[in-house]
Amino acid sequence: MTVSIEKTDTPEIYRDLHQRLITAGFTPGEKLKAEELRVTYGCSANTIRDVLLRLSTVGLVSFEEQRGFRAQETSPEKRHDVARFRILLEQEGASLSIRNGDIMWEAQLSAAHHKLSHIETTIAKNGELEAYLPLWSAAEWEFHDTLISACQSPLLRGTYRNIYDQFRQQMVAQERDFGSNYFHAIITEHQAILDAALDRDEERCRKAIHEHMKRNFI
Amino acid sequence: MTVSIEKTDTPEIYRDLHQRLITAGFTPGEKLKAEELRVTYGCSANTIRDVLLRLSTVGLVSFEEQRGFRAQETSPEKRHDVARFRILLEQEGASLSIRNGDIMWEAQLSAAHHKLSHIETTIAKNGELEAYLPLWSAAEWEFHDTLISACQSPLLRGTYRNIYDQFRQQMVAQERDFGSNYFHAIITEHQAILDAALDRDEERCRKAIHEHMKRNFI
DNA sequence: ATTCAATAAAATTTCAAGATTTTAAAAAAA
DNA sequence: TTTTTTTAAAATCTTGAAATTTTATTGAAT
Repeated sequence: MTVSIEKTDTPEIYRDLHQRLITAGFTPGEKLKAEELRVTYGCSANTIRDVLLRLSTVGLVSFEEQRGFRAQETSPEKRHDVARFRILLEQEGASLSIRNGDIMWEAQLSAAHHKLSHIETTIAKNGELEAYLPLWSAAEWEFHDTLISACQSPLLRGTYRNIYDQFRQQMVAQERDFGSNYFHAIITEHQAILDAALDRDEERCRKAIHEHMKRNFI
Repeated sequence: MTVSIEKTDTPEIYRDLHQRLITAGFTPGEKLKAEELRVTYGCSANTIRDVLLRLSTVGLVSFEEQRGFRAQETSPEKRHDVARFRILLEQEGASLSIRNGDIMWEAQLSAAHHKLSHIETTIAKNGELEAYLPLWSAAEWEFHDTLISACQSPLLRGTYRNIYDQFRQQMVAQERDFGSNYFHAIITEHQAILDAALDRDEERCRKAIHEHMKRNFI
């Protein structure tokens, strides 16, 4: 399923490959051949190499010297690791935000949740997942990122971004339910996180975050 | 101070630049010109680009599209951030290791500490820092890495590795004491971490880790 | 039949030069 | 003098091809 694309430059190639990697656009462990991708994107092999090197630094692509690049492998162990680490970072980020966040943070979090909740309710009702998936993806990210946005640690926030993407990559690979049951469940979970955060209750927020992610432990 | 080096291949160039970056081999924020380094290492500009891209993914080099590479900038804020994040990761890794580690872990940690302690005592006595620095660097890393090695989370351990390196980079840039006072202090601190870990006392270990790093908050 | 070695094919990595973009310097205008 | 525009220099990025390494295939030997 190699779709040919017209003259894209490096940042676009990066974005496109990034997107494909976190939406099951490649089979986990699939070899990413520079020559093949070169044709797809209409650029030189070196440009592809450039992009793949960057994607390997954020963990979406695995790289071995002289053996090229592969879409990151998935495994129960990896999913477990990614889920646990994401919980750790999000709990810590949320705690710090609860301590440091001002009214603006509350407002932004509220707004992000409102958007997310609206989309999730629509999906839960109508079930047209396909159509809403890109919208939902963006909104889900925005909510979680806003939650930790007042932590005052660029490193924590940046690391969380990488782990969140790896989480997505691992989880979409192992397709599960994703029916309307799933969306009903996460609506409640997101609400619990929001409530605890706005109540400035660190412990409850940590628990809510754990609840939200525990289905990914297997 | 550009020293010409004979025909080094990529992994070696990576190691060498990595080493220089975490030992104040470049002024923070200094431009890393591909052409200059190309001459130094006797390779093509593309090989240098390759290496710098990888170093930027681990945070030692900053990279801006079309504007090239720079040795990571330093600032009190960055140091603070890196120190806090390192504490978080090491505390969490140590806690998990205390819970999961077996006898082998205890033995390895003991051994790592023994080596480190021997080197630090020597430096505290003789004061010949220069001669022992590479030895001490390796031993310090081995101790801290072993401490978290039983955490059973490759992601946590890998992230810690990056942050530890960034910590080094930030701290050596801001040269402080490093006299025999300093080494007397950290001997005690490392001992406290070891004791708490072997006693399987998570809380005490967390405190000891915090104590060890708090001088870097400013 | 299975293992090992030799060969061929494919893929990755390196190279050097050309194209593009950014940065610095000089000249012109306000 | 300060700001803006123009020009020149420098650096980055891309390209296509050569060199190296890995992987797959074939044939020989145990």
